[in-house]
Amino acid sequence: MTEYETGVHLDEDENDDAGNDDRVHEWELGLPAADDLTPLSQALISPELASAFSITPEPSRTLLDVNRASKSTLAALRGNSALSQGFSTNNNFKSAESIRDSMDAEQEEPNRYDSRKSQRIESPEEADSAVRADNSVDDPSARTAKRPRLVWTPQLHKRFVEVVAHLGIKNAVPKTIMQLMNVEGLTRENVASHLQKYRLYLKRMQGLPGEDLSSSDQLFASTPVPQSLRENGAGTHSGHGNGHIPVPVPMPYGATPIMPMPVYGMSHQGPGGDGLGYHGFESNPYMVQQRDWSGNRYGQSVVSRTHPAGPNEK
DNA sequence: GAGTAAATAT
DNA sequence: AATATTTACT
Repeated sequence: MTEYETGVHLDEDENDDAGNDDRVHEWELGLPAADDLTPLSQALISPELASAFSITPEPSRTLLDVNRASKSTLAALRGNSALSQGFSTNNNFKSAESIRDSMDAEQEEPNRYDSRKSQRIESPEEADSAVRADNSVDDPSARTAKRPRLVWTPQLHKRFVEVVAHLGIKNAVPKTIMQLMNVEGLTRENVASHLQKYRLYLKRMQGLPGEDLSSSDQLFASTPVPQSLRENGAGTHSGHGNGHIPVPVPMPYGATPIMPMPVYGMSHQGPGGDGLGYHGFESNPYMVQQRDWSGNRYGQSVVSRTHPAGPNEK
């Protein structure tokens, strides 16, 4: 019958659909002029601002990067599972699902930590985009579908530790932790499992503090155990001294703006590859480069699935 | 349902 | 072997 819209036209090599040309053209008219766009070379925020908020600057992208990116995106959209994570460090391409904020991939040396004493008060920095193992494209309908394996990156773990430290070992229970971490896609089970391991680590650590860090958990070693966690037994975490931990605390009023960080990235695809690429992108091309600095509160992650029913939030 | 420990799974 | 998920139990 009639052709229906898929929402996205991948490209028009052979345009036998003459009727679509008009529409494409019409669509193009809606695009911003080149002059209206922020040049790639121009940073979105000033260096002062960046340093003030401990924002690690994005690596500068060249036009080449962009082309590569769009190429990969197109490939992904048409179901070519050819691409996967085997690339270099920076190609995190979000679909409409998590396009609002992009985190930077990091590839740093183990010793990147400041040698300064005192506690490092880090602002809400970017966390990571952990990569799961399967399903390059997840359809929103299948919420019950098994989630790919979560990988706890150092950043994610750090967030975890911060939250646990803030709560105190007493109140640090999976559900609360999950909520405070405010990580999109993170489930209570994920947290529970990790918490279990972490407790084991803590316990084992109190007995033999100075054990060789080689064989033991690299992950846990990456983030120092806050002192507030070392206390045994009960004990409300009495005052943090002056240590202000920049962790989203359930306080009603303004606090450190921390935004939810998505956990899932892209990945390879299973054998039964269905080339189901939906894109669902909106008309406003400007928003893609707009970071969500808005007052996102901690209550819920901004899951932008088709239906606002996130995995968490109860 | 939630928290935890133990058993599986990858 | 390590680490994440699932199951079992409270």
